[in-house]
Amino acid sequence: MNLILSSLTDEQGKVENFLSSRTELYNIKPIGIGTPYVESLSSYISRIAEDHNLAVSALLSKVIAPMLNIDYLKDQLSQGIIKDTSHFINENSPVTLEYSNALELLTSRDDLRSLTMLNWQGIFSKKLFSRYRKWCPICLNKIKSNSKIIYEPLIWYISDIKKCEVHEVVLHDKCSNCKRNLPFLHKKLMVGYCQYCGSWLGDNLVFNKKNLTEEDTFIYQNYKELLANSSKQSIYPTRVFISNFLNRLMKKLDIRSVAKLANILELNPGTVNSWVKGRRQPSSESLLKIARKIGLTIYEMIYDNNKKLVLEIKKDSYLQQQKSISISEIEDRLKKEVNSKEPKSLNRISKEYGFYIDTAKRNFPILCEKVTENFNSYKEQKVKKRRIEIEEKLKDCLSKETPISLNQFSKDNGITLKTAKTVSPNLCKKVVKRYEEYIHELKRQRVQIIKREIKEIVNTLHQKGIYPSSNKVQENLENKHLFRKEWVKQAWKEALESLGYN
DNA sequence: TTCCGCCCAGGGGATAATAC
DNA sequence: GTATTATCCCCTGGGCGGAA
Repeated sequence: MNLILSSLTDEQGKVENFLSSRTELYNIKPIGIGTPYVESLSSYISRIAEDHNLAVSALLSKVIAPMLNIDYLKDQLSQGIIKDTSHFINENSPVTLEYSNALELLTSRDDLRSLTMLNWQGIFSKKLFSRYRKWCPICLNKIKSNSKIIYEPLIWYISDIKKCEVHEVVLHDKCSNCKRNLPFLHKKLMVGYCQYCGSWLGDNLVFNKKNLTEEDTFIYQNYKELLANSSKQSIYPTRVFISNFLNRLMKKLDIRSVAKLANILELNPGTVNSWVKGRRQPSSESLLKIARKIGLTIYEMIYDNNKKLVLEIKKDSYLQQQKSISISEIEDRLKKEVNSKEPKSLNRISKEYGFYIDTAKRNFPILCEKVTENFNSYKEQKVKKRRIEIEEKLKDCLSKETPISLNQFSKDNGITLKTAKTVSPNLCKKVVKRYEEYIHELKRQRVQIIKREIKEIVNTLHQKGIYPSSNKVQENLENKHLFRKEWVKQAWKEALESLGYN
């Protein structure tokens, strides 16, 4: 008996052990791991939801949210608030880490961070990704026609990637049907489709074809290498990488000063210095510039220490010019620049002609002062001109028939909100106020239409001999959820009262 | 859900001060 | 004479709370 009991207990233990080791979600394999066209985490989430017959909203709020550790994220997601953090999902932020950790636990996979840029967080500062989904319609159609699993690769979402490498068309970022930008996460997210109107994203057959330039190809090469190798390394670069790399580079090339390095890289000395000392991180754009200049890719900069550098140092570079200019030549240059229609700063002139500011100031103090004075006044005029330009655009916006928000003005004209507000706070306030009034008016008109509609429905039902109950009226309304609003209930009551109902 | 206002962080460039 | 660094300014973009 004891033996039977013990064997039963053992069996039960095995079952419990089996049950406890099961994962909540199927272990679905991400597409393209180890290749440049690896799937994005948001695309994976969409596919996971579909395979489990779950809405993305339910997957996020009921399954993923409880696994998160960041409180505000957990709270927001449980309440169904997705948009606030959705643009971080595929990049290299703490939010990305939270999502990938949660999904790794839920699926029992250990490779989901490769669907994001988490492994390369040491070399990239922020702003690596676009804010919305981007896609190549031709690629999507090809995947669909070949009956392959539809997915959206991570590489499409990188800001520096503007075109499709295969079809050389500009990547789309707006649904061709509803004209909306599509955030990475949404309660109705579905790869290949618009989350708002449900349109197939390969439908737009108007393509903006632009051949890939040499620079585009280089950018592609860099990101493709990083994405393909994202899951293959055991060590990844940290925040000190760029500082260490530049110091190694200086040693290798026997460059003794940061200024010389900056000159070779054709970058600002102060900026390069801040990277060398580890005070700042270069942007992805600057990183690509450095890589291009020294003839390596970013991946080679990190992992291939012995690769030969192909440096193209311009023969007419600033340092080589410096030794040749005489005092009289400095005077000539300064005199020429004093009368220039486009004044330059003394700093720029000294760099262009290859002399030191101190030398010029010591020998020609009055000329130098005049140069600086001209430059400052030129700068002021330029700022003034820009101000007038922005003010004109704001006035133009105010004169248009349909008011737009200040945000829309900023997007349409490529002027940041801050700049617009600094230049003309009053005009900006007018734009905001006008738009507010416009929205109020639209709302007022909408309310009138709905009230009229309710009255008509009540009358029609009454004439047919049917009691116009709230349910009956709701059935006939276009928007079935309107009765949640107090003023709609009131309008219905008034309509009833006018017909003699109590 | 969208927009707005405010605050903050960080990158990049120009320049003056300082160090060697 | 030359190189480095501190500081300022400009710009962009994210975070957050509030209002509609």
